[in-house]
Amino acid sequence: MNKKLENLRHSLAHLLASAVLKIDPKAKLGIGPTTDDGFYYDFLFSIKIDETILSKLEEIMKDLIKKNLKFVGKKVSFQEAKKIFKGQPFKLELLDDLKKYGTTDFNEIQLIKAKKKKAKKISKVTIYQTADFIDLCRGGHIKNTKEINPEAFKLTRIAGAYWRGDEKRPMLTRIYGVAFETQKELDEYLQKQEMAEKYNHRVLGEKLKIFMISPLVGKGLPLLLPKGEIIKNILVSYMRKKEEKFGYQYVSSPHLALDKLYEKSGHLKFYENEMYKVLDPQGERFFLKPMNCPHHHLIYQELVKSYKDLPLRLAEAGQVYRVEKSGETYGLMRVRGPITQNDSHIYTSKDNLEDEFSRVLDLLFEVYNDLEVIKNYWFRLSLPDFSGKNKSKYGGDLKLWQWASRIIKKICLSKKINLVPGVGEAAFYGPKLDMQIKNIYGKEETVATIQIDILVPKRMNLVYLDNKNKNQHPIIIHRAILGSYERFIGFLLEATFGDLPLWLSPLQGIILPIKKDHLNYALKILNLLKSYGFRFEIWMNEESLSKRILLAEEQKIPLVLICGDKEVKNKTLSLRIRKKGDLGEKKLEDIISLLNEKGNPPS
RNA sequence: GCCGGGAUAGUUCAAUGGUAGAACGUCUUGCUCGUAACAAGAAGGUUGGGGGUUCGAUUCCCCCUCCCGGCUCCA
Repeated sequence: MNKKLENLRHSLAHLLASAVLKIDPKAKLGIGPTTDDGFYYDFLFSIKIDETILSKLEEIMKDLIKKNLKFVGKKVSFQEAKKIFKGQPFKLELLDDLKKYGTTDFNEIQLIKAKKKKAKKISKVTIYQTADFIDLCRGGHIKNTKEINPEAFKLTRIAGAYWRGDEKRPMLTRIYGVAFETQKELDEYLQKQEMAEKYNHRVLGEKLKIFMISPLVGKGLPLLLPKGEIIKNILVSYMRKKEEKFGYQYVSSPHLALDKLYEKSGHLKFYENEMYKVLDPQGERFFLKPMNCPHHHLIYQELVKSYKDLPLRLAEAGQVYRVEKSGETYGLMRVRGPITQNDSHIYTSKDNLEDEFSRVLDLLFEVYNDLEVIKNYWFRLSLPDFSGKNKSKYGGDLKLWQWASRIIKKICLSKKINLVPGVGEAAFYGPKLDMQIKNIYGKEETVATIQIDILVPKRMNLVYLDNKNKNQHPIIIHRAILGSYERFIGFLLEATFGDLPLWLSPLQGIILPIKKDHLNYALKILNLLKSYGFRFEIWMNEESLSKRILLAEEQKIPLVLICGDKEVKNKTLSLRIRKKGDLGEKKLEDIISLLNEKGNPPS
């Protein structure tokens, strides 16, 4: 975001707060930062509000803008500031933090508390005034409201948000707005949102009969319909073939395991409340497996004795279950289970880690190259935050962490991969490289992950004998190239607006006999195509040809093969390709060669 | 879980303090069709569930369930 736009959005946040105080003078103000597409401001209202307040606030903000108000910054002492913000408890809390720590940033404050960082001494704070409204603010504003185009912003929604993101603190009401420099940009943004409403994977999933969710099964527990299962199956076997080519061995592990396993692996300590318990009538306590790692580690112990057995690359389309709060499930993206992971654990010596990590990236690029439709991804280097509120999460010694992070950085440098750092995003056992994309709403999601584990081998006592007959712990790479298959279907649907590539289409095409007389010919074609393994159906119902074509369009079916008198006589088919339209009569061989080229999974 | 908004036919949506209507879909019948909607007819609703106010509630109020947008979390 450029500075000008940032200043514009930040200034709008001030105007929003100012407008809120005009409607509810007793409202308490939280903070009002900018976002990727606009801004928000958190309030504790003294009156009951609903969505109708948005248009009222917009009107007031527009009036303020038209008054050509100046944004005036000023430095004041803490004493003065406290007087100004009397009656605004959240602002006073921020002032206290500024005085004590020189910052309001939660993570930084934790650092200072842990004495990892020195507090900045500041004697004065900046405040910004616009007409009669004053806000505590480090700055970054336009000079005058006349720089704002009143038609290029919009208040979009009301939501709850905890003060400072802490669920133990009061919940404030957050008002979101979007803002741009021009009205055209705003219109484009709103249009994009409309598209997202229409083409998000839940809507497409229902329309194209990919999956369903039943309240009787439960929230976050989607059922794949026949078409969804076909897509999943294609992806699973495609990945298996690729992975076997890269030297992986597939295994299979049960959905339950005894509590002892997770005690030993260390997961129980951190994630007990995020695992489903299963109680055996005989008194044993199981958990539905929330990850495949410990199971694979046991297989390692069975198979590996010496350095000569390394690397061991175990893979599994393992199905896991994770506790999600009821309000947090989302279509196929965020589920309780089954999450069918494209999971693998690579056990390697320290010396070979770089090599193995690099091979995982080769596989990743090969796969996403084949997939074509998932573009615009970037990589995040997820590092620990040894000073933040979760610092106790990260185990092992610092030097190993640094060593592992260095290896990721080095490989990425050699492969010309740009890294965006993500401090505090690491796993408890090591740093990771995450591949990120934006979903259709523009929200960031992790689609693939490659993680280095420097901790669990020691904890689970995984060993091998090196060439000096000495016991060593291996390093583990945990990796998921497609993440979870179910979620990946969601990403695919959104990335393609439902028009999946031919090889991933559950129904690749339909055959339309014009009259009943042509059904026999259609059946012959169908059997032929099926013998090649392609997925076709005959649609011979009472509907007119145009109607059947319309239905095929609605279902986003890639190929339509039409046969009437002409085609039967010439032993041809009329081909219609989605988005290309009628291509006229084609020889059967041409259609089969088209399918051979694009209708099979890339190998 | 928390904050806000919702729930009307299978679907998308309309209407109303006096007991509900359209389109598409479904079914039946007729039509044998050449590249994005063949015609006619019929069925289909305890207006999410429960309670309250009222002569009367689908409409107003309360509780519950579920859905949506956020917050939080995501090994």
